[in-house]
Amino acid sequence: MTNGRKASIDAPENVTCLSCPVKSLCLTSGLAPGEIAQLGSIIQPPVALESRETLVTQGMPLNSLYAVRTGMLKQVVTRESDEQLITSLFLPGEIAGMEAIGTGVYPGTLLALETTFVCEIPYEKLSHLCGQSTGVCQGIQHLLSQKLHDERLRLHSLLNQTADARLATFLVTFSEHFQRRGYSPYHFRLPLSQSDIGCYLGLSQETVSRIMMKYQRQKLLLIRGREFQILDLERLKWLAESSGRRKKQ
Amino acid sequence: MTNGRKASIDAPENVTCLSCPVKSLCLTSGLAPGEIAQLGSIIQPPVALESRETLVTQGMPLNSLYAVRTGMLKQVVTRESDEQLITSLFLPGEIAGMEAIGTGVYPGTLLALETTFVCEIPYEKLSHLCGQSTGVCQGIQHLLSQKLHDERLRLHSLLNQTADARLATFLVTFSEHFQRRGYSPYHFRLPLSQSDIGCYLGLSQETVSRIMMKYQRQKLLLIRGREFQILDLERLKWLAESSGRRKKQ
DNA sequence: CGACCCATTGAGAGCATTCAACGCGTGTGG
DNA sequence: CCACACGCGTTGAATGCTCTCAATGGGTCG
Repeated sequence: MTNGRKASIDAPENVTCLSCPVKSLCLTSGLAPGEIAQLGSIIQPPVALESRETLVTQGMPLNSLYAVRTGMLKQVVTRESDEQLITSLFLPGEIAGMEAIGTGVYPGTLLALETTFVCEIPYEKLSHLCGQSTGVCQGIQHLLSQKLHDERLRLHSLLNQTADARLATFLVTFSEHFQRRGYSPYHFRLPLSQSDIGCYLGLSQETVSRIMMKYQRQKLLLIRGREFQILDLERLKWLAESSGRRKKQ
Repeated sequence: MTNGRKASIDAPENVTCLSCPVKSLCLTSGLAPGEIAQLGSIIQPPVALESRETLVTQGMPLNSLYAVRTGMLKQVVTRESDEQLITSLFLPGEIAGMEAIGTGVYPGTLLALETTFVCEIPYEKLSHLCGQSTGVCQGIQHLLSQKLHDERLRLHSLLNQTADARLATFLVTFSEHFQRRGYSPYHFRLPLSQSDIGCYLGLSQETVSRIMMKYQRQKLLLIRGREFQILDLERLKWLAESSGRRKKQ
């Protein structure tokens, strides 16, 4: 399961957590310098994944977590009944593989949606570090707890929103994520097919297409291939909020 | 925030984690006896909540987690827009309040659906214990990770299932939960109104009613008030699996 | 007895799905 | 070089599921 690739980017010794552009979103957030150094000593330097390359395979025993540095990962869970679920997407600064901690087995396959650099975090060592550094221990718990609650909210927004609102929410969320990472909130790349988006949002691919078209006709968006340009973020946010389906006034 | 009630059930000294009927599902699962004793020293004896009594209020700072001993809790998240979401239900052996770890604030209100006994776990002390016992630390991480993945799967099953399948899944899940807790999987009490169930499953109350009626007509179920009797669990499981809405063969 | 919550049931409307056809670009093999 | 398959996206038509609105009745609590 350990991918044997060692394609570290140039100047590996410069590439520490301290110089990482997305460190504020990662585990290191809020740690004392000493603790960051400890973490840095177990986190591997970034490794490149090509587009479509798989990082871990569903069912394999937990070996490492992976911090995304650039690019994007998706987690695909295949069910008995052959259905494919895209249960989550990982952007720079996020840590993939944490769903495996509970059972010790990766519950889904992680694969790169575009060229992606990830930092491997051997779980064994991280777990050991937990016993020494309360900061690290709490950092992991905070991340997990936060994700859990986010997921609960996401569930309900998806359940109660129309397809229009789901797409709008999806786009706004990405816009905000990119903004938080220092990129433009108005222009970004989503290396996902319409099928992927549909799968992630619980919609059919055709519906995704229709709504994307509609939004483009309404001058809210401009899509060329996988490049998304948001022309009217305010209105998109408004759509995300207000075109829900909620009853009871 | 700490509810001043001290209505411990009789013989408090007998009421330790060791004698707890649902300990195998709780944090204590898989810990060494010494670690259980440590945990036991910080976990408060069970306290009774009346039906509809609130345990913690949304927005208050995290103070304690709560292990459910008997009864049931629901977590209600109220959004800006006044909508009420039931984001989760807690059965005996489950630990409520963990969503608050990430932000330090309870993201929702916890309240009892029926008479419920909970064991308070002061988070401050638990967090301190984490630094001393790797078992406790890992136990929390495992629980959180497990819940996170469960929630991701739940999201997708809700998104891709018809209302019929959602209800069937809901009932089967509860049946299994009760079975795992030593109760009958065929006959149990769900202290939820149809509105609550609808809210939890993303359905309208009327739809819940119609499907419940249909299932009773088909002799799958028998409902009297809040008492549920499952007459054909196999077929219910089959419905949960197969009446999805999935495309692509 | 009236207020209120909860559940049942009917009718109509709307949204999203499925099925289907088509176009476009890419890569592959004849 | 061309034919073809294939993935991806667009678009139309029809079906059907679930929602909303509305009316009704039973139960409980004051």
